[in-house]
Amino acid sequence: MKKRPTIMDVARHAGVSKSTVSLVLQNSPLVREATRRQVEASMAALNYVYNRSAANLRGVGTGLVGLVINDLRNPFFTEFAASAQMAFSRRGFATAIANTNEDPDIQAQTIDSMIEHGVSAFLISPVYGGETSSFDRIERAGIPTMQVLRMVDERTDIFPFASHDYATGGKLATRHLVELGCRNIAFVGGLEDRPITLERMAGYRNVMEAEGLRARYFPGRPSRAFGRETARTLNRDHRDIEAAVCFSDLVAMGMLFGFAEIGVELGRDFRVVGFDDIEECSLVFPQLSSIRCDTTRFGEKSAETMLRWIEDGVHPPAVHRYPVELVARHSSLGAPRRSG
Amino acid sequence: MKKRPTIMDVARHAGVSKSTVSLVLQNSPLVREATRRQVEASMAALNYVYNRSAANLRGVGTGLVGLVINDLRNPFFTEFAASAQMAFSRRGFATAIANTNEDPDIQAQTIDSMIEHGVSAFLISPVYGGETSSFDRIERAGIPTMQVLRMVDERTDIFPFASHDYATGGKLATRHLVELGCRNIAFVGGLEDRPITLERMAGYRNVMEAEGLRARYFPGRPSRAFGRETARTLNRDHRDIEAAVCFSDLVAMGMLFGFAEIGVELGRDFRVVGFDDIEECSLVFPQLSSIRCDTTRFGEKSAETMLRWIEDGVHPPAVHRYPVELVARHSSLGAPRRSG
DNA sequence: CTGAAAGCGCTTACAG
DNA sequence: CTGAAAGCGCTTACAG
Repeated sequence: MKKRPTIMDVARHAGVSKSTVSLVLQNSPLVREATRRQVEASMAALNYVYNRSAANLRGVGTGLVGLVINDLRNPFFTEFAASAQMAFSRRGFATAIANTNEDPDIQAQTIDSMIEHGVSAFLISPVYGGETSSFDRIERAGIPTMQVLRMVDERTDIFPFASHDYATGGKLATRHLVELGCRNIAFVGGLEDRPITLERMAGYRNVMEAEGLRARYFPGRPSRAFGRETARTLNRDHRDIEAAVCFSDLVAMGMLFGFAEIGVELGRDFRVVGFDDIEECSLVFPQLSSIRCDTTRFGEKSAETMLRWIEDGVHPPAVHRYPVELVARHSSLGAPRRSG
Repeated sequence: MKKRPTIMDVARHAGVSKSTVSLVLQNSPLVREATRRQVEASMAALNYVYNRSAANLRGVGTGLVGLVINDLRNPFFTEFAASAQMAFSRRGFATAIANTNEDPDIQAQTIDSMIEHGVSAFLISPVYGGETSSFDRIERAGIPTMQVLRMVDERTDIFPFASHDYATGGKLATRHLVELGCRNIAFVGGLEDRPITLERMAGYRNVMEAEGLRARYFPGRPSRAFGRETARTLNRDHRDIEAAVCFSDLVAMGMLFGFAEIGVELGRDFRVVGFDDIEECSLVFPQLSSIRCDTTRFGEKSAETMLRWIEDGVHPPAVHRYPVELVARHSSLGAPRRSG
């Protein structure tokens, strides 16, 4: 394998100095159009590949943003990552997505590695439970960084935080069930004491309290498996409960199938509202009511906010919450009668 | 923001030469233990951050592998990417995941960018329909690269291909349905003439032909929406069809819910076998029979194969197919009676 | 084990 | 517009 050509090779081939080649690379207006074309032809002829490491060494930004995600297997986060990346890509920024798999050590390792690789910015949906030493290192490296969806470092002046307005979401879901006549409403799923759980549950608690109703919380992992298990538990031990606000759609999906297995039909025998409104909600039967957190838009907006920060120096607000809305479907309203 | 410290700063602080610091960085055995500890203490004290761009410029590998994925929103590919990344991470390799979103232009841009960033290797699940010029550029850059799950460049001697044994999967699914007494079996989903569709359908066609049965193909996008639509079509226009082998679990899920909406119960009124065996299969009702392609294992094995290539020079076989198996569940066998 | 020196491929003033 | 020169932070022989 022969060495990759350098700007010197291109310069020789094009009959110009290497400064000129560099200028062409920077899209500088100083270069005459004919010269530029000549240089570009030479680059093509020699299969020239720009060496970013060299440029980087001279202090040029890498144009690489690190997207650090706590659980890429969860469709909610996948959607966030995918839409943020598309937005960056449209603006010519490359994105490196990394999954930390809820492991603080992997997150620390990932962040360190990205710092070494010289990322220009970070967008992080962090894991809970790690120390914030990674954030300290980011701060010292002076890399613009936003926390999204989860806040683990309190210094939002340095690491601005953006998320959805989960408290309002919990309120909308609960009020909806109350308006449908439910009195015994549970909140199902979400690990105890996690900020997200507290936020999503806050709206639920407020409405229940205001209505003089008893709040009942079934904590658990935000998984399909837990939802399924809880459907059985409720059916066996808590027959009085008639509806549930779920921590997430995954939990609600689990309940949907858990109930289906024992012949309980959602929307008729039990009402459920999920949270996140992932695509699947309108593709299951019965269709799942949910709190829409427009994650596609959230991903795009987060990327744009980040770009304004690193390109135009516009520092994002310390905390920003995107609005949510209730999407009522069959799992709470009741399904249309079957036609088959 | 003051400049980041360099090895010179560390050397001064530790009272050694910069060569020594570099040696410590390389974990060289040439450095005395006491010296090493001294240097490490200085690095900690100064918040030294290794500059990979500088090292890279000197010809050291980046230890970065590019994972280029055609559709990260599809749980099947997400699982592949996540498990491959974990495997690389365990061996100290950083991974940059990128989603090309089935867009040839984005794929080309992504690959070029990763080449510039100096990735040490590529693992690519490519998009269909782009030219292979990106692969040409990879070849010229001399970067070890594997195609996984989809083969778009025929030069498997240069770009080894690994996937699952889909043909056998199609065979197992079809034979299973035949053994359950089905005669009119359709193949649902998969875009026409795509290699994957052809492979998955090949086993189906073989069995149907051997049994003297008529093969019937309903092509379409591998999505839940298409599955749901097809359930309706079959119920309306093809009452004689009694079972389906689906191109993917997403299609099968769509059929499951489409049928549920019109009161057709899977496993009783109609039998379905999906493909991929994503986690959801055992969490829906009725549980979905599927062809298990152990994607977690596939991701890990692919990463390991790649590592053996770049670290030990072991070139992977041109084509490798991992075995699949049938997992029979309620959607083909019939559900147990409801207990509720 | 350690120090001095060259060089990786690029960018950036600075003269012309 | 273009050329010559310095330097980014590291690694790598090469002497000591």
